[in-house]
Amino acid sequence: MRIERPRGTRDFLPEEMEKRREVERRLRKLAESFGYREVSTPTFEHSELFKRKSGEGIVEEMYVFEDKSKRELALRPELTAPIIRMFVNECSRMPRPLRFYYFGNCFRYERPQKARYREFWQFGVELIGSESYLADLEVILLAYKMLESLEIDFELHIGHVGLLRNLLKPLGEESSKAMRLIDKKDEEGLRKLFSELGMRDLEEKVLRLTELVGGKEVIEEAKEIVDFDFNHVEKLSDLLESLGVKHRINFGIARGLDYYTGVVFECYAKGLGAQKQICGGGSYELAQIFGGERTPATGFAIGFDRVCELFKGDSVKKPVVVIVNFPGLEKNAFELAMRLRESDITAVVDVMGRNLKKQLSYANDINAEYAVIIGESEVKGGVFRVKNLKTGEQLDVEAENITTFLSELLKPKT
RNA sequence: GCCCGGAUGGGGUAGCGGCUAUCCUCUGGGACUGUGGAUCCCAGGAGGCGGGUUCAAAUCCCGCUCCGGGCCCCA
Repeated sequence: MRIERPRGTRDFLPEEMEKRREVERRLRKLAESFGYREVSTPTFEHSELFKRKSGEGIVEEMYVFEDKSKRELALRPELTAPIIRMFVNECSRMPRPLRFYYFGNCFRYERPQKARYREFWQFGVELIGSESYLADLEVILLAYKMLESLEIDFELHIGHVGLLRNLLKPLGEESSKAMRLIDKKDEEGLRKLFSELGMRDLEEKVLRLTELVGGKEVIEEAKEIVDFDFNHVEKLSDLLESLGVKHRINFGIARGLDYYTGVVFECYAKGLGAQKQICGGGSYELAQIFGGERTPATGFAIGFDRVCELFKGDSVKKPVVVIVNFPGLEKNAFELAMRLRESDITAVVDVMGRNLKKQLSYANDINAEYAVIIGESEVKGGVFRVKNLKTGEQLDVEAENITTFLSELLKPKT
């Protein structure tokens, strides 16, 4: 019996890997242009770290295991908690604000389906230390620019969990249950909950509020429903608009995790079926949960795999030069290859002991641009024969000029 | 955890109780001892696993595993 790949995991072949690297490159470039610096945390943590902050939802689907010393560990289901843990443990004295970005794999034991896997990648940022609307602005702007740079067709929705929390205050203990129902858009469940609690008047308000989706006028409507300071959201929305960031106000966004405190946002894309959410984030307070000082932060995570599926651009493939390798002249072939590689040319030498015909055939199969033939006559004459595999043309080039010659030919056309 | 649909060489398939399991592609070699993509020849390679029914199972039945899609949840 062959050993299969575990369920919900994937192998990435070169073609796909090149595309993923291209997406990664673009995201990194943008994060760094905003002054964010990469951080990395362990693949597994004490399961306590995730249990403490995120309620049953995520905990049920965690990969938890015991190590040989009976420590209870978990493969990370997300990256925000580890990063805030790292911040509390070793960065709390660094100058504020801190700008971190990360790219890493996460694990959740869920039923796999389109654009959902048990091992998946998140690319995200955390801006730690500011609770200004400007922090929300920066982070949302960055998320927007990232998705834009991948030429993805998406919609940005911005909400605020504060006003829902305010409204739900009378529910006391039950309010987080209500938040979850709102997040699920479970109207029936909500009605049931409210009638059980005998709060029909509140029910109407909540339902009206969560249905508010649209432009700025939505804020005015919300003001009539709930007593709340909308200044933060208004300033944020205005500034985003003036910077050309198209968005909709959506007070129905509740987000599954209950550590969010203020502005929350999500991005939805077309073409992924049920998994249309490609980015989610907002402002939160986690530091004190992990034993640090109360510190506001805001961040988001992009569903890297989902975004890769939507990315239609091409990765830039490096051209390949094949060095034809003859028996007895292996030294010459490998020497030439080394010279080309030093000049940043990808050079491939036959290692199958094949004849010339087969080597050219292979060169064709791997889509090489050029073949360099150095046989006995070439070595004697100090001239290498360069064959263009696309056109079939051949040229004899002086051995010492070969690197510059090929570099010139392979220069990317701009 | 629930619902639907699947699983035949590396990839794509045909057969749907009975010959040595079909065809395409692929991989390696050769025709062709130094010039690729074409052609021809040779070689390689398969019914997910376990059980049942039957004289006989890839084919029918059951269970499991895995894959795809949906619910839930999320990225």
